[in-house]
Amino acid sequence: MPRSETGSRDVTVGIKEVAQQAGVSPGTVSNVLNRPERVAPETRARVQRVIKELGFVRNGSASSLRAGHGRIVGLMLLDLGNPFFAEVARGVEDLMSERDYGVILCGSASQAGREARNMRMLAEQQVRGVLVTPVSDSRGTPALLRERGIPTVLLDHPATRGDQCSVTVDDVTGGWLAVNHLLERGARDIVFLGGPLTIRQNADRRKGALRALREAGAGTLREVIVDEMNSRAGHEAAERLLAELPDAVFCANDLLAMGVLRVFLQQGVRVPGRVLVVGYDDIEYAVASAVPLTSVRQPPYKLGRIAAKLLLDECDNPGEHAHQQIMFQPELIIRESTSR
Amino acid sequence: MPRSETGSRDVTVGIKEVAQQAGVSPGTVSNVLNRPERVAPETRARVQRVIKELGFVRNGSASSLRAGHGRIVGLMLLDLGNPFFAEVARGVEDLMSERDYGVILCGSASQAGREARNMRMLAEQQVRGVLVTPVSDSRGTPALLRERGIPTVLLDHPATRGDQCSVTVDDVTGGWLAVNHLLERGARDIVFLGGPLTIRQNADRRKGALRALREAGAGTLREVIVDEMNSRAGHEAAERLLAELPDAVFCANDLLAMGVLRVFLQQGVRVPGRVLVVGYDDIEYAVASAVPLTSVRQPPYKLGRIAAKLLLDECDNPGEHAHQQIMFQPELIIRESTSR
DNA sequence: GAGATCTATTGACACGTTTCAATCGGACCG
DNA sequence: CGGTCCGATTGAAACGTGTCAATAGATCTC
Repeated sequence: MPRSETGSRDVTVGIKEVAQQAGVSPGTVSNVLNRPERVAPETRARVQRVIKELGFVRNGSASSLRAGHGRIVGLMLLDLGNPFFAEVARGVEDLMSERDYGVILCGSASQAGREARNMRMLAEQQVRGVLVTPVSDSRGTPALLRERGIPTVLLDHPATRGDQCSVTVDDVTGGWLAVNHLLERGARDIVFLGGPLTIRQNADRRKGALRALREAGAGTLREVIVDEMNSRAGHEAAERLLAELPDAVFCANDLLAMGVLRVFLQQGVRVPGRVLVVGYDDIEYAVASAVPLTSVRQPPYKLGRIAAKLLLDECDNPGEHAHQQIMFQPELIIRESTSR
Repeated sequence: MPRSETGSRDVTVGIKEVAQQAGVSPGTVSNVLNRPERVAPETRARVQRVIKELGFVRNGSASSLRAGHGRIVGLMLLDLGNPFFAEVARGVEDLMSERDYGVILCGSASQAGREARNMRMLAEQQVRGVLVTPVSDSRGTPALLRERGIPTVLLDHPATRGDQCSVTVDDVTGGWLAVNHLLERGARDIVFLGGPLTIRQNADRRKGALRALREAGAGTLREVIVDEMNSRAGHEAAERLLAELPDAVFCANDLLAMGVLRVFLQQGVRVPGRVLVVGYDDIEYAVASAVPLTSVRQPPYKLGRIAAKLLLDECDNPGEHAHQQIMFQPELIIRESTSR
């Protein structure tokens, strides 16, 4: 076993050892770590050198116990398996990493129970703030944290009142874009395939779809609601659709669409020849799928990154921080699955 | 604003308030939380009722300061954007959530610098243990944590010495399966497209490929090494390949393969007619791609879940825990991209 | 040159929990 | 009935850091 160059560095080296070695008081070491500008340059340099020599690592538990919060934020998403949310997570993680924050990642799997459990866990961890895509409503579990004074930013969910930040994409418009496009392509019997309408994203996309139909004064919307929003669910739903094929299917996300696509192609249902298919999210794989998928594009990485920025702004300037509700506009990416 | 049923519950309710309200000492409350079996059933029930009434949430910072560690583990992966690792993360997260642990997720983006920074952050957070897919070598940064007595399990990377657990998939065999299959299909001029060989997964898959060639006594391996392992990199590599098309391309992951596939199809290079393509990981989208992709399947969710289990076992029974090196065997999934 | 002002540093206390030796009360044994 | 043992509970110390009022030293002002 290699011996450390500093001799027998034992179990823990704390702020006190550093202070002693550098010939200053513990308070000064703490200042070097937290408010370096208040320490004379030479002292600062000396302390930092000792820190490096001794391999000192600050005890985050003690720090956040005393300070009331640490350099950790919580990130709670609906579904870690969905590339859309994976990209959101990447955006958050990148920014937090730059600012030297850690991220506790939780998946709620769209279940209120898991959401509540994880929120409680985050509260226990004294996280500095939380980014959350709520399962149903921002007045539910997320409110629990806000009561405790933990800043919260809603991700992909609008803030109903102006007392918190949110970053969203306009899902009503997204639904409208998709169905309007299908109508233009001549589809009339349209299926909306989505998850539970208690999840806002689904409800809004459906609302946009209905609006498009109303404005056009044509077409009908059949609704197929599934429990989960992965390709397996799309698979199963598509099998039920085979009995009575629609002109088009508008899927509330790309995973569903890819499941649908697969069944249709296997069963010899031509896409786009017989049925048009539109997805949502425009995940990286939509373009590469068997029939390149028309999809409503959202900017997930940017979503995560901006939400993270808002959260840290609220944490760092609690006084002057002005809550913002940011809404991006989605974009329809037209590919082969809806070509004439 | 709704008033709490317990009156004006202020900022923080600590273990002391609970103790007072329940007519016991703080020590007993702590025992209810940590060793309930040592507390008389009636006392326990009373304390738990008060905890619920007061909405008490344990302060994890104080807890882990005193106890030396908290209920958090670190998870460090190469690339959060890769569905393979996303599935690994899901496996870890699910198990940890069941055992009431939190997970701090970090991505190293295959950069040693980011790995080191994040490892330091995890050490600061006093994590209970760490699951890590090291960028290059387990003797690098991960060793830093082990010196501090933090249990570490290697994910998708074998433990060289028997002093820690690891969970891996046999990548040499995986490479062999892929290339052997290509040889059987008649390919001779084969390209290996992968990331830096300093990353073990790439090195092993290449080694397996070479072994297959040697055993067959036929065929040659051209190597194309790219910096990142996403579909963009595959895209760029494929464009360079157009100048001198091989018989087959063995890609070190599916993202690369999908990038390659896209360029080939756009440029009119028939797959599998002119070039065979094999991927690696068998991500969910491989089956749905334009030409369904032959790929080497790994069990990512199981990988994550088992690694998590091993880590907690080491944490909970530090004495009797026996380090294990678990290796799964990969499986070749044959699809259209290599059909005759 | 004496007081005022300012900067750099100090030192002790507090954060909320866990832990452990000490204590208490009751049951059991001879 | 006295002594012993055992389980349940207690109370205070300690974990390592951040904070802040106090201090020391240096510079400036009149």
